[in-house]
Amino acid sequence: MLSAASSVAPLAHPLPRAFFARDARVVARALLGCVLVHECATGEPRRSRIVETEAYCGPKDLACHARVGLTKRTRTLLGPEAHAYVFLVYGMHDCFNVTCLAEGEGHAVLVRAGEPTGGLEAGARLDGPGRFARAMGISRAHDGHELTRSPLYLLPPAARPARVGVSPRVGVGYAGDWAERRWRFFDADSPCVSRPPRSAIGRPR
DNA sequence: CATATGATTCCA
DNA sequence: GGAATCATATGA
Repeated sequence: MLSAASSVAPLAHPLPRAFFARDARVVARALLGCVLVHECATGEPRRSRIVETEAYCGPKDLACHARVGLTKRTRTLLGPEAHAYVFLVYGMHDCFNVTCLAEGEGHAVLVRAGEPTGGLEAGARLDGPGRFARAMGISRAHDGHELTRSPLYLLPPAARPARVGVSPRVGVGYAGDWAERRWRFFDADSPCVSRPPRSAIGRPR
């Protein structure tokens, strides 16, 4: 027995940087079932199984923050892949995103919901991007963190979703035709998804 | 400098 | 249905 190695629990290898070096739509789907781990300063690591994501695809995508070009806010989004892009929305909620593809592309995946799998209070709710980030202890302080290493990283899926739902993204009605793209993905059998599936696109007149 | 606006959540 | 609440982006 390797006593030296056993003093530190061997963790599964985090998802490699190459995992994120793909189009956000591919990564968004691939992230379903993956486990996000946050090794907080105190307590056991917080873990959750990702069950809902959205893809944002660069400057051409009018729903994507990259549409405004390189600013202080979009610096991480337009930076290299495999980094945490965390921003404040509506003046009160932090949203956790994963940068994708490559530096300068502005691709990212928003994590919208998860199932608690460890280190979280019983009954913790991780449905909705604001709640997810808050429950996981993620804030703008994590913006720019490389996600391939401690304290915040992703693990391969223990259980991939049996059925993947697809729908338009939430809250991006201002983006015109881009709002109709079905770039939201979720585990159709998870009770922790932030809102019920929609087969039709809501079109307020 | 002033102001409009959200990748939301909670309450009435 | 509407408020809460503020960094960012944009225009004067």
